[in-house]
Amino acid sequence: MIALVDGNNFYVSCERVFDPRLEGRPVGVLSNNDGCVVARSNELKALGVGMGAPMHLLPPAIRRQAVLLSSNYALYGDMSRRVNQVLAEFSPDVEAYSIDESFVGFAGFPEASLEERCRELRDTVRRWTGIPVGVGLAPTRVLAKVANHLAKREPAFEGVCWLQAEGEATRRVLEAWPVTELWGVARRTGERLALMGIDTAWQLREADPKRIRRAFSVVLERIVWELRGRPAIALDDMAAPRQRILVSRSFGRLTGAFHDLEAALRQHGARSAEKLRGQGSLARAVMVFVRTNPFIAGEPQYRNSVVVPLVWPTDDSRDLLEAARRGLAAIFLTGYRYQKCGVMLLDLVDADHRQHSLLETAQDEVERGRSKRLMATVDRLNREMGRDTVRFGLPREGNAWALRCERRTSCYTTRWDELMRVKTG
DNA sequence: TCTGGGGTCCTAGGACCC
DNA sequence: TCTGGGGTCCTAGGACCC
Repeated sequence: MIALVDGNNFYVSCERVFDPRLEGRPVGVLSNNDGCVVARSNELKALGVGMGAPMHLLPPAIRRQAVLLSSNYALYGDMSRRVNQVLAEFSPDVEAYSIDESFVGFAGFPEASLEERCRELRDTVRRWTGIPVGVGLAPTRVLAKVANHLAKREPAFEGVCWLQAEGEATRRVLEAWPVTELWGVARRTGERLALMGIDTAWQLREADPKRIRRAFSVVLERIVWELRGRPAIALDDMAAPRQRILVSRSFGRLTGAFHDLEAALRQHGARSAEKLRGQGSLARAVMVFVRTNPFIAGEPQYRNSVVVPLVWPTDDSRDLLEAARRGLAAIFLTGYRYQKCGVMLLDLVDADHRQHSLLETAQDEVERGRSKRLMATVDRLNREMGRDTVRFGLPREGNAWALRCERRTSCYTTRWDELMRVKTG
């Protein structure tokens, strides 16, 4: 059996832990740049605000009534870590799937007491972290997802729902479950399934797996098996190093200036290099992309990207930034107002298994040792003294690309200075 | 004025090899 | 004159997730 533990309206719940005045009120958390609503309290959902609703399209009445906060990822990340620490008390097998969801494996635990154990887990998370969670228990991940939704939606379950693979109850649930609400089935696949007369989870479960595989893919076939109670989806090891590293941001306001994009890419490049070193990898190529805002009708549109190969695999910020700058120079055009740019590190290899080149000299070896020490120092300073203590190139005043986040709450759990600000302010 | 950011896996098709 | 059959590797793009 496997449980899916999922924080209710996670970002909102994190905010409420530190500001109880938000309890019972419509609360929303916004994406970067305060662009759209990415988390909603039940009260805000009840007002009809959808997931991803653009902030500037919200009716004025709702804006007056609701508390809308900028996102505070330092806080959510730390709360997420705490929740997972509690889960680890209940099973050695905890897989953090996303910032607000974890799978907890209960293989080998006696089934008779599992539901009780899950209730205790839920209460403990609430007591120790302040975060309310829902728990869905089932033989497979796809069914655990369904059970988790039920646990949250139906008050009768009191936050914990156990869904068996067989039985009349399961059949009734799946017959009423639109196929597009399953984990792994979205609109496109849903449209094609509808053409085959498959609209509900139950119909998909009863479909011939081989036929599904032929018509779609092995991915959908696995979902059929999972619906039948046979585990077919393994989770990627979350500890495994990433295969690509992407850092990108929308600008605070549009800009057509090369130096704005250059400065933004320097920041994104430095951040991506930090992530690269954090997982012990080297990159063999850097991809740079730029684009205008596709939502503005009548505005000339442009988007482009370029891959810049690196001569040797590297994790030195200076090499990566130089490659990013060359990439930008190759695709930048004047006459457009840009809205976003980003850097992706590609073709990553393990730093410990670096292939040595025949062309390398002793001097290269010395240079690499120097680079390694410098980067380690940069990372340590930024980690211990705060992000951007050391950076590459000077920031400009009033830069166009700086994020807007005017409604951010304090980093209560990770910064003493901001905790004090609450008490005195 | 204003619409997020960061990932994964799979498949098809081309290039190349014997 | 005859013009196979199988394999690998790589890349771009689609679909999906939170």
